[in-house]
Amino acid sequence: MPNMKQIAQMANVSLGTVSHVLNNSARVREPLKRRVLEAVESLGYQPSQLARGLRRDKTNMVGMIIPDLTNPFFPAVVRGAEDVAFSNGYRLILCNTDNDHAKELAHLDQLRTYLPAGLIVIPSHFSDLTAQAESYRKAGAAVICVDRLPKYWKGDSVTADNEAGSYAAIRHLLKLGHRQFATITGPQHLTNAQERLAGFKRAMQQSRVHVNPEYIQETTFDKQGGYAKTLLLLRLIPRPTVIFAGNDLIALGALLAIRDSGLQCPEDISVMGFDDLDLAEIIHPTLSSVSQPGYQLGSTAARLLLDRVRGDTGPAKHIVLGTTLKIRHSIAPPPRRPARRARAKPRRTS
Amino acid sequence: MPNMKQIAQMANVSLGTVSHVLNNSARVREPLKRRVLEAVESLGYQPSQLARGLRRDKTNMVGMIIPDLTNPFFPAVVRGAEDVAFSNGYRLILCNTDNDHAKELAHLDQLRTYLPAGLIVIPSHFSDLTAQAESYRKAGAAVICVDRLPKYWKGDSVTADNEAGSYAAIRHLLKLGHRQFATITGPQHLTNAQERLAGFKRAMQQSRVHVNPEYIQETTFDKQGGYAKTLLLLRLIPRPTVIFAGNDLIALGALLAIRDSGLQCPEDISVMGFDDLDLAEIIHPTLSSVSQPGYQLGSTAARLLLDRVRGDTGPAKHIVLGTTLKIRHSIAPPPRRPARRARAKPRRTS
DNA sequence: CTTATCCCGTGAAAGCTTTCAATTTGGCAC
DNA sequence: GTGCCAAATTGAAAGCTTTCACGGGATAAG
Repeated sequence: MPNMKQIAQMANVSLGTVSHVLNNSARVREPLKRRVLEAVESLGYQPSQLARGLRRDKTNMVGMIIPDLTNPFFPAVVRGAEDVAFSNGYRLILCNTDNDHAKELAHLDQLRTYLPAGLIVIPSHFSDLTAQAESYRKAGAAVICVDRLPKYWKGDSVTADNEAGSYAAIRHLLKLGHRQFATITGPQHLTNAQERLAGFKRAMQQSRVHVNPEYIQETTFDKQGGYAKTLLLLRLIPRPTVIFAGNDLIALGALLAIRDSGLQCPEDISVMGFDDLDLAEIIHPTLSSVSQPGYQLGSTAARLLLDRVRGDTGPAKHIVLGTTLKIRHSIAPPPRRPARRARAKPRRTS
Repeated sequence: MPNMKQIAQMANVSLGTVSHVLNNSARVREPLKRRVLEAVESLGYQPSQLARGLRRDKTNMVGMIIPDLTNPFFPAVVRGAEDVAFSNGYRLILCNTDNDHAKELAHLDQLRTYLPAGLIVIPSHFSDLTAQAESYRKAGAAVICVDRLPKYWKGDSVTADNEAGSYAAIRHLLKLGHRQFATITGPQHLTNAQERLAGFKRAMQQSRVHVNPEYIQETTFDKQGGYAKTLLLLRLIPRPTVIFAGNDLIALGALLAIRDSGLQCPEDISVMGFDDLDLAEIIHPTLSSVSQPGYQLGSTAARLLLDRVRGDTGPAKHIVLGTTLKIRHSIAPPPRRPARRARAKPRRTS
């Protein structure tokens, strides 16, 4: 691979001049500039990102730390970030934490030695990035949190308006006539799960609908959790006429549990999800859900990061993106009369 | 951030010794070694990956080039690669090509300046990596192709046994009594789509079942393609009793088209997919599919790459991973009597 | 014509590590 | 005590770029 020295020789200029031409870091007279550019062209020269990074104390790499790529919500976020990064000459280093705080720390620790321009992080469970983020910031690297925030997080963030999304969803259900609400929330140490529950509660209070604590269940953000908690909720008397799930995976589990209990969705009970994953349109019945802009979450975070890299040193920004309510077949008005009973012994989901 | 010089001073040894201790590149007597390690510990020193890469002419980064992360098959592959890479101290740089050959070339071109240890590539449409791969190999970087291969690809590869997977699936359908077969293949310039069709044809020939050309349709690997081609196939006389889809997204489109045509799957017509995505268990009816080990595809590729990096210079390896047939509710024996007609005017899918 | 100014361009240092040749150390045999 | 060999350690160069201080030439002002 050709290097700057060869370009300099070929163009008959000094190393410094080549650098200046390439980076526009100083005025260079036209003829010299042309000679340099021609040499670059003819040798197919590309500057070594390593040497440049070493010298500048900063590369054009961005660390992207997420819980688990195979969780269907995250690929869109990563994709959004990658698109913006790439079109600005930056590259993404992808790291999965499996929601394991220790693994997250390991990534954070090791990524530093690559001198990334910044980090885009979807925090793990019980994440505490404050100290690490501070050290990155000192090194001139931006840290942006996405989707959910660590406790006490004061830095830049890009999230969806979870509270408002929930609120809108519940309002819609109220309008349909529902009064017996249940919700299965995600882990309450995650801010997005908290906010979704907060929106639910606000709508309830505003409408003066009382919800007993046992109608509010907490679980992990997955199908299994949704399935188990739904079985539990279906046994309550009076049975809820609608289940608001903390995300679509929980909703999926709820649908399976409802089916396995011999009940019908939406005739006997409605289900509302959150995220609007692809699966929402695929399952039967199609799932109503609060649509969250995954791709924009990622692309916005990348843009914010680039702003920081380019020198924006303003106070921490908290960008909140809107959600949309997608109404599909999993919701209907509540059943008129005391509905049929669930089968006593649900068979297990496959 | 501390550097080697500071370690050397603190431990009262030379730079070279520190390096030797850290890399085990020469015998160092115990007391010195201990002093170095202590200094490293107390200062929290981590070697600069940039400087190391610059000097060694090779980093521990691996470029991972895929068509599109939001296609549900790919995240598992990436995850497999990342896990193996990470646990060996390597990091993944993720690049999406959108199946655009030009974008692929751009990535290939630019990634080189990071001196990656190697590349794991799921080639784009009409990819031709030969020249680029050669140049990477010259620079000591391995290039592994995954899932599908560019034309004339002679280098390392990790693929699923698409041919055998198809063959097994068709054999199963034959045993159920099907004789009127149709298939909707992926783009025939992609080797995986070719192989799946080849397995289909081999099973047909072996059983002396003739398939008219109009029962073999080609389309893109997505829902829309599957939907459109299925509508077409459903109008043929005699109507096929089973559709073998080139992948699960095509199968999904097929199921929608069947439903929209007023037919029942599997009573009127069976559907078999390929990939065994999550959606196969979610949709109604649950989709029978040839299960392909996405995660293993990625992890195996990463392992092969690491072998190469560590000096394995043997001839090109072609690793082929087995598939499993997953039987679910979308297939049944063919209907006994001339089945009911499809509705003339299917309504559009949502 | 001289001096001050400004614009361009240059050369060298710095950034951090690895590696190779060279030097020092230690041990052993005589 | 001397000599020699192997082993351990060192110092410096190299890898490629950016950046900074400086010098040369031209232009404008006096």
